[in-house]
Amino acid sequence: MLDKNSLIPLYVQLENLLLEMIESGELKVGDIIPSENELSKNYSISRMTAKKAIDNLTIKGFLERVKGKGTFVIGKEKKIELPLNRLRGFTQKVKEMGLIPKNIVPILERRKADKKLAKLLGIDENEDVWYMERIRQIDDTPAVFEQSYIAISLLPNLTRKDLMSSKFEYVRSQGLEISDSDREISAEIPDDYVASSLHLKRNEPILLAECITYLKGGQVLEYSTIFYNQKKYRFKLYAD
Amino acid sequence: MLDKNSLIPLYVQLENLLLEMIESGELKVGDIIPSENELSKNYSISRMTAKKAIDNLTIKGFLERVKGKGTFVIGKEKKIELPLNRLRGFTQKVKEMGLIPKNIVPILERRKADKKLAKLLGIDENEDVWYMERIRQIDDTPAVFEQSYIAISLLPNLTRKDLMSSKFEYVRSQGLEISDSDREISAEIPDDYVASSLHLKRNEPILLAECITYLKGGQVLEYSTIFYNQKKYRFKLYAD
DNA sequence: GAGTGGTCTAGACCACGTT
DNA sequence: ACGTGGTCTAGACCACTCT
Repeated sequence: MLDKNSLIPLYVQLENLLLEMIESGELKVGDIIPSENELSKNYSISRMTAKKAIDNLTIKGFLERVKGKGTFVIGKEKKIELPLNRLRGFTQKVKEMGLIPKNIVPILERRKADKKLAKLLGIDENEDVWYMERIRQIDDTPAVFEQSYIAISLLPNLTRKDLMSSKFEYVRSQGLEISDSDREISAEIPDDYVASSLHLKRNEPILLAECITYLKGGQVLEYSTIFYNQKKYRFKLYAD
Repeated sequence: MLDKNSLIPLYVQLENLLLEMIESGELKVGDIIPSENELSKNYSISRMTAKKAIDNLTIKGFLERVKGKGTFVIGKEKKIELPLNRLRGFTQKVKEMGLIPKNIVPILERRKADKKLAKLLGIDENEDVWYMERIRQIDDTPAVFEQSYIAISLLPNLTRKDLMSSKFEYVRSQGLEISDSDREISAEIPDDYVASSLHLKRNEPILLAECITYLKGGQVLEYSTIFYNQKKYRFKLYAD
């Protein structure tokens, strides 16, 4: 039961109580949990307080809410492993697993580089750049969402079609060779646009990489922000 | 102004409005934003609705709430860069920057390996293992929180003092050589214990690495979960 | 139509920090 | 004493799903 005189907020007490039920196996993966109305009645708290507890466990990845149906315990088994520190081989690795990769390119457009972007790409301010967005899907489930800038002078003939197959191969076909990439990794709550691109709900944490990718010789090819859908995939890394 | 008949919830409208103020420079880093009471009066919404908008922008890293004082716009400049895919050199890198590293070891205790842990470490179930927690601080600000398991048979004489200096060096002094580490990286909302260990508030997203560290020769040395405080530090990676 | 979660209101009391 | 954010209540209306 909950202690109304405790220093610990009621919604935190309820969170912990539900967590215990999950860890003890009383609530199993796939189970529906008591509704907000049931919880508020059973524990003599208001519905808003019960809702706050459930909301918190939802953003922590233990529960999933489905409108009109209820709230369910979800598992943390994400089947497919993808590398975080490899530039190539995404498509190939997916195919090896017998799955179908697909790239969607919602946007490919010309923009002018602002000061910050020009500095990152090693070009002049107001120089033309490509801005592109790409969603990498596996069996129609979005895995990765990329937003990327590349100097137009480097790839003057880029088309959406080139991005729908292998960007790596296209760059090579233009006589350039991708070398490596510096990345900053962080955990973020994405904005609504990114969240919907990856079919995620509001307030779900997500992996973000900000990348500078270099050509052989050290020239900057592209600046990109990459969002990873960890709801369905595991992202692996090798350290030494 | 807000549109009460819109399909977009009022708190989302207010979120976007506050974000525009931040991006336009109307609200600058360090500024206090209008209080919940002011917002609810100015936009003719209830205080709970204003609060929800502010709460969401807080977990997204744009605002910081201070009890008794108000809500402030925070910057995203995190000064110190730390590597995500390097096993050694943390202490040295910090010292190079003229900062003082310190390791706190709240827990070092014997436990029995359960089935899952035994399999990960390549030992028998119920064999003795060390369980240790370590907080790596830089100038008294927690940067990394580690929870780790090591078979006692590998390091029978381990003490808290050994962990307060360099774990890497201690392992070497025992005639073992650390080789590399497989890591799974994810974005999580930490539980209250981890959050308070890193001096973070509830519901702030955090980087998590689950690691298997190997000795030269391929034997498993340790299984660890490492939490990174991205509030104060940037975590970098190199991809090729 | 009944139940669910999503949003919203208009109050209330509290702990905290500033004045 | 006052204003702040933190919690909590007891209602309300809505859109959605299932039957």
